[in-house]
Amino acid sequence: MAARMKDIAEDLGVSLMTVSKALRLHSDISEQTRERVLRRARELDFQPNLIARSLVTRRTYLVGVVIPDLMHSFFAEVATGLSRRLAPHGYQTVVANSDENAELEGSQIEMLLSRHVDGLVIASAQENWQSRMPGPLREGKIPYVLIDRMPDMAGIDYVGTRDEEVGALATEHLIQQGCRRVALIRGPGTPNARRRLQGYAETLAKHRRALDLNYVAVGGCDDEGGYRAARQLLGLKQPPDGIFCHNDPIAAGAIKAILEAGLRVPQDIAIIGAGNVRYSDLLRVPLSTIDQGSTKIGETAAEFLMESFNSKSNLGGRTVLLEPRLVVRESSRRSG
Amino acid sequence: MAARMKDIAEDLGVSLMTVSKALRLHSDISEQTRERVLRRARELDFQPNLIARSLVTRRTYLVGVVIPDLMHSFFAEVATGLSRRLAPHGYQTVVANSDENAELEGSQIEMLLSRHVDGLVIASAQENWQSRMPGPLREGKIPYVLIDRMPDMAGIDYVGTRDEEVGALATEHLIQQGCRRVALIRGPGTPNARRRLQGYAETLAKHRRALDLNYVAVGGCDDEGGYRAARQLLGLKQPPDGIFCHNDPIAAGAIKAILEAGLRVPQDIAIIGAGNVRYSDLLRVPLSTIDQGSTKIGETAAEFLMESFNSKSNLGGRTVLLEPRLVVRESSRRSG
DNA sequence: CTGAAAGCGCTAACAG
DNA sequence: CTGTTAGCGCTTTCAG
Repeated sequence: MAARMKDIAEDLGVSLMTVSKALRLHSDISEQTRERVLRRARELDFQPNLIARSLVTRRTYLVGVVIPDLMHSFFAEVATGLSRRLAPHGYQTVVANSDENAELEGSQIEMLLSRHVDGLVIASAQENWQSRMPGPLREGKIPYVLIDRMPDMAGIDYVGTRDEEVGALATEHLIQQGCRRVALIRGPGTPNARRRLQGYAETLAKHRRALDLNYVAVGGCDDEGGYRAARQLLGLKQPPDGIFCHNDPIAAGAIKAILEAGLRVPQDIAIIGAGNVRYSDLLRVPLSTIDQGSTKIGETAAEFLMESFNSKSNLGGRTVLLEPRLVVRESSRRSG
Repeated sequence: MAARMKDIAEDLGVSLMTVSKALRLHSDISEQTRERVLRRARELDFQPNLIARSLVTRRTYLVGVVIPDLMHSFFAEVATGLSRRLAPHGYQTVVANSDENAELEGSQIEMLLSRHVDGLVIASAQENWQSRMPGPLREGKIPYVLIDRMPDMAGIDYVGTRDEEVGALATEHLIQQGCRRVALIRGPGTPNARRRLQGYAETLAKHRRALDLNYVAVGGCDDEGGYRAARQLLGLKQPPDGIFCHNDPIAAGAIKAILEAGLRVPQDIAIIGAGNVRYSDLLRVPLSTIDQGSTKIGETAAEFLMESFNSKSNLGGRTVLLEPRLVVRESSRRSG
């Protein structure tokens, strides 16, 4: 069996407490004793049992991360940002996949709570977070941060993107590029998808253009959906000459459909996505996109959590909305 | 505070043990008592404290996953396969990013061991696993499976791809497509990169072609590296007319360099990658690739671990080498 | 079928 | 500076 503090204590003829303190570099231990303890610990390749420690300190140095799909690079980037900020402080992350399934999400969260993680980061698959929220979270027993999917209630920590602005930036850009009929391939029914739609609509209005629902197609979450939605738009008597896609995978699928139809991107139809996914630059046509700072979202969530850990009072209700940034590549560049 | 078993016991006027057994559905509890306990537990929204349980059962239902880069979709896919297989059995995964850094990898593993995870899955960034392997792993105290990067020693569980075959399939394909000068952009210094090189070399030999080291460039791990390596190859007096790239990101970077140089893919230079990453089909030029069954790798590793958990004896030394599969897309299709 | 005793490995609080 | 006492919340073992 692995060495315990007790073993070190017996070997050295000191008490268990002395060992415990020496190992944690408490000040009230003589230089000499500390040395002896540390040396013996090294010899035995001693590692403290974090489970036992957690049981008494009530800190696990574990953060639960609940996301719908690790394979969607947006979430992989968030998770990376998160653990990059957390790791230097000794935290590790338990990553749970909810598969976009509200029920599974719930049970994963319960298990994480059973494990007494110090905090949670959740991209919820719930349609309305309010009703399904597990008790301990509702009661503010444990700090948690929602990301990406914005909660429909106040008082909750949230990190995401200014989604109206995402829609507005993209739409404005397409109009500036001379597009006459700007379409939208919208994502799932989540609140933040709705907000992008809103930014799209407002920008059209600003330019005194009518919002034509024929130009709003539903695209699901991935390239498959984007492909189908684009084909649908291409079937209109007056197909669009610019499309804002809810995310980059959707945009990639749309481009595929357009090229297959014998049209050119951006000359016939300009395309812009959102997310600035890692390989957007290498796609069929280098993809213009709206950068959401996905890594930054993870980093910010990490900071929120660590602030909560170090503050006894409940800081709930902090919100950071990252400012989206237009990234112009070939798929939408018509001028110059 | 959250409810404890003790609370339930007191409320019901039974002993703590009765509660413990009832909750775990032990058979030696009367139907009636069990009902009472379960009901009260539900009322109090009781969740067992897994930390306390772990301390005594010595099982955490936690699996450590150590990978170099979550943002590389190959690893995201492995992680997904892993947790998909593990979750139904009540396991969760602690994911640690090693950032391709051997030292960080080591400390993350130590921490996972301190947490007493039940097992580990590691894509090691160590040049030679043998020497740096943490003690408890060396002594077989805890089950672990290496993935992707093959260990240079026997007796270790490993799940990966038949890497010689990856190299051979790709090279053979390029030759079949009529390439005269087949180059290789190799990955990092890991054993499996070496093995792909070997498959490449053997296939050249089989066709009585000389192995010209000018045609072997070093590409790092990502698209940046692929871009640079390709530019280097393009600088040769006799540039290659076919390139096998160690992975898809590298291939994507190489394609970028080639197109920028005013050459065509595949007409001037045919390209094939490896990994069959999710969006390979949507790249600049749809990318031919060698599928490594990344999700399957995760699933298999999960099964290895669970077998180990359920068997007292050490099963070490199991190896699964998945058979790679050629996926031909446009980037290498010259005939027909 | 039920419960009392003992302890997992560690730390907080306080006494010497 | 060092050690003693008393748990953390649960399970294992064994006696009633």
